[in-house]
Amino acid sequence: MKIESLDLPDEIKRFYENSGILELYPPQAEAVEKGLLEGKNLLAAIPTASGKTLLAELAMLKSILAGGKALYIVPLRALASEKFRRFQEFSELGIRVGISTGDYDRRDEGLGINDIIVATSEKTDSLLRNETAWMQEISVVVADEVHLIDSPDRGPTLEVTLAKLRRMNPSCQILALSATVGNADELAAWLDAGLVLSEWRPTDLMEGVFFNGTFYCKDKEKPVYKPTKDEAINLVLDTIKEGGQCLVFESSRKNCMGFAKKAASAVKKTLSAEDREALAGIANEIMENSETDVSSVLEACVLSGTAFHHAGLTTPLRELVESGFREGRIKLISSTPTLAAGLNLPARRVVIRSYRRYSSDAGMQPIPVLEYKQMAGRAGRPRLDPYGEAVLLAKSYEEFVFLFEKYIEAGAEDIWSKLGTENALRTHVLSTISNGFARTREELMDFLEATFFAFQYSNFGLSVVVDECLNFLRQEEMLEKDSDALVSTVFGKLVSKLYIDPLSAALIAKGLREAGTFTELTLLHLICSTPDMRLMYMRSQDYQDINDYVMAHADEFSKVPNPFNIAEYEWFLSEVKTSLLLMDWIHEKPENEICLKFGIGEGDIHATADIAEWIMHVTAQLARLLDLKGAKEAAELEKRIRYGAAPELMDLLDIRSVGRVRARKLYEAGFKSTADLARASPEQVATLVGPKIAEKVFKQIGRKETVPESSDIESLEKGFPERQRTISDY
DNA sequence: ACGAGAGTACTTTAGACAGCATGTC
DNA sequence: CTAAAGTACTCTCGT
Repeated sequence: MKIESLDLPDEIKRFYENSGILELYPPQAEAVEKGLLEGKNLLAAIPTASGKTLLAELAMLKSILAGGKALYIVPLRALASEKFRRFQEFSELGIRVGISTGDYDRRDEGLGINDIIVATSEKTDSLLRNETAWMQEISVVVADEVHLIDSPDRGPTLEVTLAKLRRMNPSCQILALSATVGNADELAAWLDAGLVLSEWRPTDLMEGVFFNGTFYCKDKEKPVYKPTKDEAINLVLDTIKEGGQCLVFESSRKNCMGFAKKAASAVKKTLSAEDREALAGIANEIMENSETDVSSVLEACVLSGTAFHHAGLTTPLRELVESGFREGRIKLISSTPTLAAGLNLPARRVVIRSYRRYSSDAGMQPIPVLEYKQMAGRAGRPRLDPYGEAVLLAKSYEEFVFLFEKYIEAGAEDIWSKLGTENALRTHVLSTISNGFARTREELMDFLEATFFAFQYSNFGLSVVVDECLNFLRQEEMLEKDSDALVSTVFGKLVSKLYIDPLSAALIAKGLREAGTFTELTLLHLICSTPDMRLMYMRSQDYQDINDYVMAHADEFSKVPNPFNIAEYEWFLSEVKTSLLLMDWIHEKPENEICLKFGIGEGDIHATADIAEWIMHVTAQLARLLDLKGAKEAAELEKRIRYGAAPELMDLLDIRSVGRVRARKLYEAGFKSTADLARASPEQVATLVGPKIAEKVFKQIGRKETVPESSDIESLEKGFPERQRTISDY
């Protein structure tokens, strides 16, 4: 099917023809035949890189030029910015694109002027909770990676959000994009969608198992070049020899770094002079971005043409690795599953060195077929590689047979809704009521009828859990107690709006109510005891230290559990360990020191601080609303966590381009406040932070604006009742 | 006396969304 | 129902 023959305005056809796209891929053509351009709902369950994005674009553009608005929902921030950048190319068609994620965001109402909005599923949920007006104008919703409905922690949000969008806007077209799953037909039926099911790929994929020096595929086998005694390294060298690049998946960070190091010397020998020069440039940038032990290891690897990639790396470092690979300079990336689900980063050959992954309740388990397919699907760069190869490694004949049967010949698992637990449902019950989507239990059940859970299990299964949620929310005073109707309290509305788990909010309120005096530690531990926080693992060497610390600071914790209750005490120690990480951070311990002490990467510090900052913000807001002690302390800690700095630097940190390090330098030199700086000589300041920064500093302290107090509570009290919509409005 | 190699005990184990208001070194 | 791989350390044996 030709682009020219599609029912689209000429300008769109010309846009694609100019970029060299003249003809649709077979699955794309099938989607068009099934009503993609006529506003029909569709589920496309097709492999990565077989043109899902184009499908979405055609549907969105068609609808927008007819006066509509498109929402593109993704699971990852990184994916949101990738799509955002791509869709910005439509600006020549006069189409405006916006992005909304937790970290990168424009004002929500202002977002509404855009024709396409890219958002994460949680952000979409949050926009719905805040009753963002433009959401009613949406005419197409694209749900990318919709198989994530199966995920226990994030799937429920996705399905509830889709159900709400459809309820609010029944005429809206849904285009769901999914990896191949066992029950795609069931998912399609839930969405009232046509199904496009295909295994077609633009580049051939040879999947197979490597055993005894030979790569066995379904219908062929080939021997592999054998210069070293490590089979995985041989597979890498074999690929490089044929002019390709290699992606190796590992199941732990340690192994992932280990393999990149191990392969380095052999890969280095294959590099051209030109490669070496480019790699030296990348290595340089790495060192400019980070000065930890891990980044030095990465630098050494990159100089040899290898790299590793995992969530312990900061975003800039990850991006350097990704772009070095895309440019063909880095020949091998050894990665944890970070790269499997995320960005589009294809390679000639993918080697899955470890198909098992640890889970705390069942030990090492084979990964699901769906995850294997995501990794294998990275093999083969369209237009650059003649074919792609996905290789599993077997150590014995039994394993060889097992791998072949499980991953190559069998299909992917079915996906199952995970909405049916109190933990998953609690927050969505509250937000549904708080928004006016449901005013009675009947309306609530009626709404939940539209979820994938109800579709799969019938919503009878939800009834008991819903009552548990309602009881909890009433008991915690997030819902009015003595009303048969479902009415959220001001507290409940704030909890819903701040996007925190109601259980976290209840724990925070209780902690603030019961605490006598607050130290930094009290508040940090309070937020770490919340289910929204992500905790550090305890290593065997940690027990002694953390335990001693608990003994020394026992009076600063709201409650220390009995050490004989092993499970509970163990959990408590993890909370304390995480609190101590945050303590070091807000006391300006250097990043590398924190990494070594806690056995984590720089990326983990920032991720932990990011969540902590959010929950501390929530704590301050809740304390203010409920008139509890600690509001001021929490607000100060929120800011300290944002910058990772001690309290005496707070004034200096209001200056832009002054962070924890520069502020400390200025402070130690005697400039303890903006007022001190106003009296300082420019030369003095320039020697401390450099002339450019000094200039910026002086520009600002002349006209320093104070930030107005946040207005969450006021807007709730004033603005909400009359703005509140009910289900009958839709 | 020293070192290679086998055997053993111990340790560790992926990823990542959200609020708010704008720029770290 | 319920793990495995890497590593650090120890022991043994041969030179």
